[in-house]
Amino acid sequence: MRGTDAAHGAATVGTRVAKDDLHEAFAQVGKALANPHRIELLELVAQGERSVEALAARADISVALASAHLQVLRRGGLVTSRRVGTRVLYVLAHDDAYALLAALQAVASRLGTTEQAAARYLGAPVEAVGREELVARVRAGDAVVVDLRPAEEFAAGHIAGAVSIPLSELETRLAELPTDVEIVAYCRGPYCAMSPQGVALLRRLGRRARRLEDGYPEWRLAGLPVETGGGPG
Amino acid sequence: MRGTDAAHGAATVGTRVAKDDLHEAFAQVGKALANPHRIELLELVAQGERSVEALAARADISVALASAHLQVLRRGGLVTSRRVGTRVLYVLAHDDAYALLAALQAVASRLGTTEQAAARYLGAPVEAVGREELVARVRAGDAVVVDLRPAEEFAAGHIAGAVSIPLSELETRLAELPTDVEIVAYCRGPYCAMSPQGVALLRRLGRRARRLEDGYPEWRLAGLPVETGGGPG
DNA sequence: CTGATATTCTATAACTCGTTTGAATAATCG
DNA sequence: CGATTATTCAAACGAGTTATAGAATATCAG
Repeated sequence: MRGTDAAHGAATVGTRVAKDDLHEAFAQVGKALANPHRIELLELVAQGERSVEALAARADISVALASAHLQVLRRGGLVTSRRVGTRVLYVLAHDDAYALLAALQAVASRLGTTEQAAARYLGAPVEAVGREELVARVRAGDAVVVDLRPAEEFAAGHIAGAVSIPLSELETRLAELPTDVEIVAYCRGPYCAMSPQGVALLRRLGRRARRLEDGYPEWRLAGLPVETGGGPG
Repeated sequence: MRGTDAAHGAATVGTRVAKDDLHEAFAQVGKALANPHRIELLELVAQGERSVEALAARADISVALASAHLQVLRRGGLVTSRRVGTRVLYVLAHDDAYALLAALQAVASRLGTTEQAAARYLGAPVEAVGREELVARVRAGDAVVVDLRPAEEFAAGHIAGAVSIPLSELETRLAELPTDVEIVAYCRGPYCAMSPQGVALLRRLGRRARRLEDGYPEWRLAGLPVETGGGPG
């Protein structure tokens, strides 16, 4: 039984019908999410506006390939770009795009394959601090917030009051952190390995440390105070 | 600059690193959303549990093709299946899967191509009734709710108190609807054409009619009262 | 205008996806 | 058990995607 759905209006045989165009349009956005490099690039642009070259370096792919993938994301309405002098900067197009990524990760997290990959990448689960709790504890002078992301991402925007110590410098710059309060570390999001790794390192070095649930994009989307500053690299 | 992100642990040259596996896992779910038939099938299983044959007929594709696409959706964790006698029934795996579809549609709706396709498929925008408003008006005896979806979808689950009149039978069964209260029509969701078409038809026939915002899945997810009954076809 | 830098485009090759067809498998009914 | 029905699998083809290298374009500094 094919091509007989009278209620939807006639003309089905071989014809491209409006309903198909609509599903095609939705699938077009789905296609933007159908490649691992694009997922990674999407997470990176969610940290702030960055050039193609900077994104390619972070995702460890060639500039040409990053450019191609970013254009697919742009066609899917997930990112926008603007030219500034000689470089083209990409950002997340709007908050719905991050909500979509989060929904994707929520569904994926139920799959065994994701769970295994996450466990292997993130290491043993570390106890997390909630956002509201963190606000209260910082206000009480009871905790200090550390941003473990690369310096350019901190510069593009970070949790108000946080101090920037990229994960790679954490051990050498340990002295900058107070010893009398708990350290709360955050990074890019729930599937970023920096904060679990940073917390593990801090504990090995004898400090009290926990990670923030989620990361910077979620904090910003929750409407909590952020500081945003210097231009992108 | 490639393969030099020291903070993420070494061993990058040619090796498949854990981070890639994680992004690959997310992209796997994205791939499930990257085909128009799969989007349509996802919307259909969101109406209730249905057999492969029934879904293939609704989506106007062959049974073999529907089976293949449903298995991609299952691998992506979006639907589940169970065998009942000679047939295999598919349903939405969990509410997060519908939330993902909704997030996808929200992003897509910002694209010009989607907007055009939606306008062409749904026709001129029709004023909608909110869910809470509808609950109040039905309680006050001020409105009657009509489910325009095919009878099997109504049977699988519907808004409590709604009457089933499939769009194709609306004109001939007009007498079943009261003339003294407003008619509120609903169907599968915000991108389903049945309720706008049904409302337009009712108005042409001299009735007071509006459509419900969204459709049955959204109503159910909002925790509002539903009735669920007979087995799937 | 020229040269340098950043990004995009083009061509190409390997690979994956979508679809159709017909065969294989599973469960039911006589 | 054999026939029937529903679903899945397998092969095969065309179409689309990914990745690479190198050419083309755009902007800026001189």
